[in-house]
Amino acid sequence: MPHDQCPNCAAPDLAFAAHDHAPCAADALARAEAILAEKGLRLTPVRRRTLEILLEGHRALGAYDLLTRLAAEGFGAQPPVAYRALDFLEEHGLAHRIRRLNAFTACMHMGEAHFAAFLICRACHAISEAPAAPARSALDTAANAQGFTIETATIEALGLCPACQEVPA
Amino acid sequence: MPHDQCPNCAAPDLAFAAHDHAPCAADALARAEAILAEKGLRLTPVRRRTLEILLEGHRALGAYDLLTRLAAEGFGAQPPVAYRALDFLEEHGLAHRIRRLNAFTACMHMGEAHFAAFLICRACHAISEAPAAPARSALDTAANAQGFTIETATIEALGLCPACQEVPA
DNA sequence: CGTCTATATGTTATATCATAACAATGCAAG
DNA sequence: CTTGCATTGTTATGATATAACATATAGACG
Repeated sequence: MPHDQCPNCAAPDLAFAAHDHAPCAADALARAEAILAEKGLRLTPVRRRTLEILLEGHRALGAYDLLTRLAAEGFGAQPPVAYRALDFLEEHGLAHRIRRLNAFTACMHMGEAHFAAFLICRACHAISEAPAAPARSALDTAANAQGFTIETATIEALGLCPACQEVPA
Repeated sequence: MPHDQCPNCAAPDLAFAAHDHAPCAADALARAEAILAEKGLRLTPVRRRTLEILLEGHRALGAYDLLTRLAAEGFGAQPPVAYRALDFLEEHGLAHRIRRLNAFTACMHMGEAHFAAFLICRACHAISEAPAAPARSALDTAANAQGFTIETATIEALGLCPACQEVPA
């Protein structure tokens, strides 16, 4: 299964595991550049910086938090600046919207065809992408039973990551 | 499987099928009354009216749309009036929040333990609840592989209902 | 029957998230 | 070099949601 390997870190999905994050982020950025180059699309300064900021951690960032960062660095200070960069990244598979949080997170499987499910830790707010193909096909089955055709699905789970389970409230 | 039967309509889940909706809504309301009575909770006028409005159709309604309706009928005209009623209904399993739409819909399986997935038709905006237990257990498996414990999951699919598939754009 | 208490309703005010519409800039093909 | 289109920026507004506090009412209980 392609999802056993994290393409960025050459290890299993490890948002929840301690890991050397610098190469994790750097590789994702390089991968993004390659993907966009191939499609003839431009990773402009705002877009690149947006992606870098999202890649700072395995968490989700709200559009206005991002905007604050961008504005502080000399980019435009109005909401569309942030939303446009985020929409662009999402549209090309470099970032995902986390609907539960009204926020965005960098994609950890750029360039792979994947149905992602998101695991959101309610304690430390870390987010991991989990392989959702099995869940998705179960969902397709349920939808077919009603004659419904799924075009896109949102699968998000809230709970506790391994580290936070060990530290009870 | 409990989900083969729609408890309200005594038929398979039929949000997408033509059906006599009056008893569908009336039964759901009666069921809600029973559930709340058993828990010693009150279906006050705003709450009851909110549920009735949600039950008018198999679709989702935004909090402000609901608020407009409530205000026109003499209830309070401020957002908390709508949000409180909706939160109450959701908390007790009588309604669901559809995150994709920032809106709410009446629960079609009140009182049953169920993991619901929502099928949202992007053309006619009808919403159906589908049995999500298989998808949920696939998701649990994926989460376990990362040591993550799921507490609540959101599963929503966007696509075309049977009727709208037959009428191409 | 009163009165106390918890629940519920209502209000004002504000926070948070998102997009429409238009102006200005800049890159890139011809 | 200029025309066209993508990109960035702005102003303005719309849409969703909650905090904090005031008032009212149902039910429990003496």
